Amino acid sequence: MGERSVTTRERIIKAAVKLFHGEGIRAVSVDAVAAKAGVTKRTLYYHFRSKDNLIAAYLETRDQPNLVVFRQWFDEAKGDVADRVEAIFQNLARSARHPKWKGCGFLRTSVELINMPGHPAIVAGRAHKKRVEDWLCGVFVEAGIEGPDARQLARQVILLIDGAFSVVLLHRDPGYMEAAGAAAASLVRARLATGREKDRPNGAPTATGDQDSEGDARDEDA
Amino acid sequence: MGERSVTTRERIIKAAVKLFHGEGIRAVSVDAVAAKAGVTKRTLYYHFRSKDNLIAAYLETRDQPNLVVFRQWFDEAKGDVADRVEAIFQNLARSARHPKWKGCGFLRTSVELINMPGHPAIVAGRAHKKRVEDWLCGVFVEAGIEGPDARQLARQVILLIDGAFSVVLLHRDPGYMEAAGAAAASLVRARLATGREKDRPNGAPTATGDQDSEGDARDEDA
DNA sequence: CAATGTATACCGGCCAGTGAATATACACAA
DNA sequence: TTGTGTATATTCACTGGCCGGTATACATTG
Repeated sequence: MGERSVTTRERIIKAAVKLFHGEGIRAVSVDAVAAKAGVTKRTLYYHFRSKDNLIAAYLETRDQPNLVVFRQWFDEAKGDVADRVEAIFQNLARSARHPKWKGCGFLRTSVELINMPGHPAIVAGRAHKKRVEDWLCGVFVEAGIEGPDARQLARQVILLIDGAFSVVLLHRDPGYMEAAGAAAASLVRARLATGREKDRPNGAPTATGDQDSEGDARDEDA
Repeated sequence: MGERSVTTRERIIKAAVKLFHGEGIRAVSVDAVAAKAGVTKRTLYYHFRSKDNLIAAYLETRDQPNLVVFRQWFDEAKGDVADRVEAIFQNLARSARHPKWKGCGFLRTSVELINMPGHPAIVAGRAHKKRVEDWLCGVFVEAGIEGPDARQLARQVILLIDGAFSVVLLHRDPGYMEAAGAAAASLVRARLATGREKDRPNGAPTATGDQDSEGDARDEDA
């Protein structure tokens, strides 16, 4: 594995991210990715066994950054857990206002590959969503919510996030993102309230919150 | 327009519904639809100007039935508005347990045609979702919730429904559908409670509820 | 030289859409 | 009743193009 090969491989992945995320997996040909990467198709096939392989690489690239952005948005927000969760939606709404915003690549890929349940890209999508859910679950547990309730709540917030991705993509109206945020905050507060009856009067310890925003989660695009 | 032509046209649409919904729009060729309909491709192009046209026809076919099923599930459920809304999710969960369940055709089509915002199929999808939202909004207004609050609540329930469609399709776990139902019920109850302070003690008049279930909303498939 | 990486050129197959001709059905005249 | 015209409905055969993937050869570098 020479140094130069890594560069070429990364250039191909970068092109794949832009095109696959921007136009969809089935709408983009391998030739198009190769062209955008400034590489012959044969070179692309030297670095990736198949198009499916390249698709998986594209999503694996997005996993970590997406999760980091979520954490960042949560950490830098002010207020209690409910406020911080709602802040995620507000940031998502800001991203969605960019005309090139294309929703969630994991969700969209799972739709495009609906009849290939074992496809590595689907597996990657499931893992990513689970990772976000687990992080949220941990956040809620730290806020004093019982394990099973925290899990259920995390799932409900995930449902609202992914619902917002889908609905905003359809209607192109970020207002839905804010409605989802309000719903999430309401659910978190309700859960916090039921727990508070046997716990101390204040639900969550206030976290830090200093990092700068920007990152936008709108996945590449020129 | 002879009688026979209507039959052929309907046969083509029926085949299109099965294939497009079952495998996705881009994954299914016009030849495949024609073959499934027992018709030459040229005949198909006699009845539909283009594939895009056929896609639109497929979704227009699904609009009314889907809405009717939702209403039915709501009407035949017992309990208050929150219970009835939750019943929608329970029925959806039952549908999602069928192995051939493929989520929401409108949502999936909007993903597959992401860069064609004016496409008739996208327009049909928006209209359908709005219709469901408007119906829910009316339901909430009848239950005594103020106009703007009812609208917001309807949007939040839609977000949970569409989120559940997406997430269950990804994870293949109908448990998310039930979590979404619980979230929806919780949101409805919270809204009912805030209104009840100035209204009468009981939020919703109990509706009828007599028709038989079954219908499954899992869109065709052999 | 041998391993790695890149390029040209090509393949079989599928895909959306079409041209030209034909079959069917009904309207109306002889 | 038969014949003819016209609109509808359907078929076969085809095209130009793109698509995923490959055979082969050439370059660069240790």
